[in-house]
Amino acid sequence: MNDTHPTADNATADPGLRELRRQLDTVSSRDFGRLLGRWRGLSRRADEGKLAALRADIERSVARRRARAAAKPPIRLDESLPISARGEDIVRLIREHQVVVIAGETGSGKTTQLPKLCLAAGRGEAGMIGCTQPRRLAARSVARRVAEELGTPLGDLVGFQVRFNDQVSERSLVKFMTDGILLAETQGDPWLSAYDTLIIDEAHERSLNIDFLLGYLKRLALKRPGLKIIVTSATIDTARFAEHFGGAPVVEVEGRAYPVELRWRPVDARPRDGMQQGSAEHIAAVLDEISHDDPRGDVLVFLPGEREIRDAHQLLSRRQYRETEIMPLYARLSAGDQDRVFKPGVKRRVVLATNVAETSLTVPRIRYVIDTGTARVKRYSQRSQLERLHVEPISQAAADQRKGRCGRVGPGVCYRLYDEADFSGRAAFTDPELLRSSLANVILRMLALKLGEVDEFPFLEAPDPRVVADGFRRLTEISAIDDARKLTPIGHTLARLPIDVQLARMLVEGEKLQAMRELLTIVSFLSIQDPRERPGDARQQADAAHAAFADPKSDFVGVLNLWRAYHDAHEELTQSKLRDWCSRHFLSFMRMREWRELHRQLLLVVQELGWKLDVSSAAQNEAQNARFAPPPASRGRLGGGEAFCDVAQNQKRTPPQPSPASRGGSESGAGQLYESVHRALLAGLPTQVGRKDEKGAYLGTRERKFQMFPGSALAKAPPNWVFSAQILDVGGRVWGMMNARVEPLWIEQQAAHLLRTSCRDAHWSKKRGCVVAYEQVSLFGLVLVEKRPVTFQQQDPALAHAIFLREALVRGDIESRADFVRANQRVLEEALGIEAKQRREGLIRHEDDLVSFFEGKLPGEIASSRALDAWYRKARPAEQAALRWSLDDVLVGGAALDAKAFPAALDMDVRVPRAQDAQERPLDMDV
DNA sequence: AGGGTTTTTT
Repeated sequence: MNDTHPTADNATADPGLRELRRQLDTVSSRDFGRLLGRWRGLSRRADEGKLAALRADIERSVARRRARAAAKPPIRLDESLPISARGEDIVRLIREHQVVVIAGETGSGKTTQLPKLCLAAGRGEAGMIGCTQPRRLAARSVARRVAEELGTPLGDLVGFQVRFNDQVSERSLVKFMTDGILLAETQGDPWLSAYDTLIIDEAHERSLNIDFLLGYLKRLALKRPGLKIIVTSATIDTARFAEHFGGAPVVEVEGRAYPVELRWRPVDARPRDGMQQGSAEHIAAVLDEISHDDPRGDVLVFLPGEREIRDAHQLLSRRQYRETEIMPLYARLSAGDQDRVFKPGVKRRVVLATNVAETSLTVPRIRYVIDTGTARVKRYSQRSQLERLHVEPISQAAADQRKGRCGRVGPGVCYRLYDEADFSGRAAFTDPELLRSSLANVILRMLALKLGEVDEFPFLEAPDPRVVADGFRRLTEISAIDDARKLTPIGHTLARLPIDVQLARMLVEGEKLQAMRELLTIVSFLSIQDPRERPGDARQQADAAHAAFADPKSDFVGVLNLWRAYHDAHEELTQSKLRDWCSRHFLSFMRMREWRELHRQLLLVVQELGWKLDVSSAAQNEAQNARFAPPPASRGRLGGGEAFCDVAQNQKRTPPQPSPASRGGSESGAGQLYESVHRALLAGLPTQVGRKDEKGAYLGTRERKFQMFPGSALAKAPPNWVFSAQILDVGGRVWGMMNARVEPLWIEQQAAHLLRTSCRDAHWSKKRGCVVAYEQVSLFGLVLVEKRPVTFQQQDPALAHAIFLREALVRGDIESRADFVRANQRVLEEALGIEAKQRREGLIRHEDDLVSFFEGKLPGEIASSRALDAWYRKARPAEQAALRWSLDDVLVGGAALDAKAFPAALDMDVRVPRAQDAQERPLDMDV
């Protein structure tokens, strides 16, 4: 059975063609689409030669599929696992339905046995059985186990693929992978044609990847009737998955867990003054109770984070429980310390853990769970456009998952440090990640895959339209999409880079600014988990070790320093020496390797894109040797004075680009490189900037306030202007985590498309010979430039001309070669003399009248001395003469000879726009 | 003056 496209059954009269169409249903899924296309073409227009070729290709594909079927090993289920009892039902349901939901707790055996049941149901022949896992470690270890059970070497009939590691062969019937890999494959093969069956495991975790995949698969299922989909989940919320796929059957398989007794232990049940619910004291009190009943059973305590773990660790250690080890467990813990948890000794153990122990890691031998009922949860706040990391009460589902962690070796007891009413008031399920995240990445991927309107995509739960709009806005901010919300060339490039869009955007800019090498290093660092370790008993040593690489101006330069040192160590040292090197510098060996591998992966993509690392190999050598110089204190316009020459360029709203000076070599080369690197960073996160206020806090865009994170190398001497790669609200305090000193000019240049500019105080400048104004430039409320002189001509030519007439020509405040200007002033002086002699005020005409004298006598675009001179030189004598004042022109009637000639005109209020108007009315120019 | 949950990607 294979995919049959709805429009494919236009029956042809030709029996040969019809027979060939039937055969198409028995080809390999990978070839089906292409072969069907060729068949369609031939059924429209016959061609004997092509028909023969198609027949041959179809036969080859059918043969490949037969070979796969023949290679199937005998299938034996592990009868000790609960799922095996339901094997026949499951096989039948897979045969009869396109989508099946399997609900089973840990220990049910679903992950390892389901692929085998699929094989038994005839799957894996047309294409592979693809099994996804949320974590790389799980994908690999489950693959190993299933390969073993099927008696095949790993990578042969059973393979796996995770990032950096691909062990799948042509012969593979079953492929384990992370859900991220499957999602990534949609880009190269939208039909996912390598598979005839997909198993999405642990769907209840509802990660971004899983939610996106489930939406994608819902649509794909309609287009590929031959594709089978199995969704597995813990026994929670299975109805939602079944409903999502139009009423798929649900099979419930019991787990193999032991019963767990629940005991509620809120603070008020054990009155003690000042004891906070879930605090270290509270935990200690419950641990006392456990120890009293059973001093031997291992205990797993769930806490929200490292700090709480540290506090509890201190308090519990002081209490000196008999024959007991207290040990922390969290993701940032060094590999060695984590390993200790998995090798229990003779002593009783109390493991203080974060959420890692909820899903990612399984702590062995646990008999008791103490659940504080809280966790730190990351949420993207669309309103403040900020990531928040706050302690929140966990959902009922998460609490039950924690409870289950003590029922694996025998009956367990779970102590909840809250009461039942609290529990029943909680959310049933943890919010899916999709509803807690910025959607820029999801939307970019949807655009790249041409999935149509975001609000029509069949998500299990649709995201808030405001968050969708925010995602689009973020993509606009980095120029990934245009006004029509279509991908720009930049956007297409971002979609090809397997990292966060904003980080990918930095790479794109790094290429443009010729700082690819540095950006690859920084961006890959920002994509991995921080490799720096800070063990509780050696925090100062660790800080000192890390400080060796730090740069006082930029944490990113610090990253480059670290990379260089690590790179050298990697070249010179053996594997085990490198391990030593890492631990000496308090660096996680694994994560450093991850960094290197991601760097290499990005390097390959970048080479595919045809990007060059450097301008030339010469520049490359110099750049490598160049030390990073601090940004120059003042450059160009920032220095004032000669700055003015840049102004004209600024009018076009394209701030000056950096000089094309080579990046390497000289001192200025290093400064140039610093600038290029940080401007590239700004391009990815153009709004993550701030200016220091009097109190040392930073004022950022959108009225956002943040503080320099104390762990940043810049914390000792915070610069005036800062770029921060991550601004995080941690329990109400907002920190800029990784920072660098930048120039406001760089921000202006990289955020040119987001700026708001207003012009004020337009006036004539004799010195510069043109009309100027003061420009204020701001980025979402953050003023980047307070008061910068700019030529006013382009802003408002008519107003500039009017100001020119009044302030330059009428007042004579201009240096010009045009002789009429000085002549006019002499006339004016003469008139003033007459006024003085007659001792009468108001003999001289109102300035407005003098201005209107000039109106229409010279071209309206003239607003500078240069323009005036150029025109005047070529003007006809009559035109020149018309600009000269006589006493009549300057004096009120009666004072001059022919009073009758213009009586009334004198009193008329001829108004022209006046300079003050410009002062009163700033010109808003949205860009 | 002062410190962070977890996972994943062509």
